[in-house]
Amino acid sequence: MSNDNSCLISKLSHYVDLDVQSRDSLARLEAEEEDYDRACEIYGADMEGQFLYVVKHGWLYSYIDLPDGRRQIVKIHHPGDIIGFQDIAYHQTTTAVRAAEACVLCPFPKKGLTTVFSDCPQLAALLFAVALRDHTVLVDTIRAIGRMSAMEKIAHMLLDLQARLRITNTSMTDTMRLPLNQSEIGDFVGLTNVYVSRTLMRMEEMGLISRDGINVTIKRENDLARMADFTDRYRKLDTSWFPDSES
Amino acid sequence: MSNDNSCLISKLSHYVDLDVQSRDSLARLEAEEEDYDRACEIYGADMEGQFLYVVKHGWLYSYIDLPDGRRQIVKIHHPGDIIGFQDIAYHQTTTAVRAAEACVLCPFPKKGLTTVFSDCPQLAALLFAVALRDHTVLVDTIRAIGRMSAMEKIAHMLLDLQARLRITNTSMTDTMRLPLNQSEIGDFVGLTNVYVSRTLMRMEEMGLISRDGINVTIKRENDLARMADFTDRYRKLDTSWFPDSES
DNA sequence: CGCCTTCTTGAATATTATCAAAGAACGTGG
DNA sequence: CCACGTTCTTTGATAATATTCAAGAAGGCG
Repeated sequence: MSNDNSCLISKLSHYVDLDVQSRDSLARLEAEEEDYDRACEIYGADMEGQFLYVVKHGWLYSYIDLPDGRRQIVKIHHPGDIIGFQDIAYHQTTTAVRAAEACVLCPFPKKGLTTVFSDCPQLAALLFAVALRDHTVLVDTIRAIGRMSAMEKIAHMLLDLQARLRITNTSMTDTMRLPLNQSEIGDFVGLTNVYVSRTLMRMEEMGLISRDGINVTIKRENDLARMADFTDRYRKLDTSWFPDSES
Repeated sequence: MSNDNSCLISKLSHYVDLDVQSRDSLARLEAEEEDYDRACEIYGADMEGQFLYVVKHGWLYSYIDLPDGRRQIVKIHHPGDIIGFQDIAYHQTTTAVRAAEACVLCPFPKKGLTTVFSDCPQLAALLFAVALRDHTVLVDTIRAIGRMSAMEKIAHMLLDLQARLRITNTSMTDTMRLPLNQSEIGDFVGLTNVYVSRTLMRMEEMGLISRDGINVTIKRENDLARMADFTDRYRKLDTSWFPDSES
């Protein structure tokens, strides 16, 4: 089983050197592959969720609808992410997941994690730490949505996405592909698509960013970081409390 | 060591019957006690956080400031909660914590968790599950803050607090003590203190709630739940994947 | 009783949403 | 490779929601 090209493994390896057993356990999760079209709903909310998914290609997002049609996007999933991990403490899914573009997923049963937890304490600790990291990221998002202006919210979102992509792609430039339309951006930061458009225009006029089709360039990262009071939560984790890994 | 009166143990026992070893491990975390005054800052953000705290009495909250003084309250802590748990994956604290009223805390060093993780797999799994539960609660909060009107946000907050208090206090009435001023409520749901006041008045006129000093009565819970599309995330967790606990 | 904090209320303002329509981009099939 | 339909983005005008500033009322505490 070759696991050299697994984004999941390379993403997790950013934090600790995984032992062979851990790498094998992870590779097993990526045994199956499935293709999904853009805008396809992978699963809905409040479903019996027996499956998790490793993202192989493409972006997706988790969201929750309100009864009247309003929608909140909660997390954007990139290659190497595990979708559904947050829901393992519940019998049913708490969010729905949709493909932001055509993508490839590796589904695996919820039970597949049991062996990880029992056989690979180091990996279990890492997955735990990543879950806590995602919690902190969510806290930063709450702060942005609850207390920031439209432009600050969008600045925060762009910097957050960039920081995440930098984990696996260390040679990243200041330009990234952003396969989300403005309604989706709005649903993520709590604005309407119209106001997202106006705000992006304004940011472009101010020279903070530039856009070219699906690509966004962050031109004045420091200024954006200052206005969003941004902290990179992805780069480093405290792994000192992990079991038996001195690496 | 008697652990009959520990709110931490009774709160966690709501989900699984803890074995003796787990109960002892938890009791050890509550060995020390410290008193704090109202409005006292327990710790700040970005501090070296070697200590966690079990709440023994009183309410507190975690928050983050923005550089210009705006503030977002992220979580309200009740007796039986563990403060600082979310930060163990980082070297520094990611939020600050303040006492909403006079309170009693049991501080213990971050390392105190290591023995829990290594000696009590069942308890480790439960703490993990509770962390995931809190993640889901945060997702619901994001949805409320990002996509709901002022009244819906406040409805959501009240129902969330009530659901949490019901875990330990099963005989709870529809009235609860709410030791938060309107600025704090506003900082929690993303509104100004002024608009919180207006909205609470309106909710009272509509007969949704009533207030008497520090106490709030939820008079039309079903209507509030419908407007906030509320789901109780506290009552039940999926514990089937826990190690060796058939209880 | 008096001080301090919190809550309420009013008026003016700012920000964002809504509605509507036109323009741009994009993919598909001929 | 072009025409067409569709989706996405931009722009304008108007409306709703929440904020800000300010001042007075209520309540708790020494």
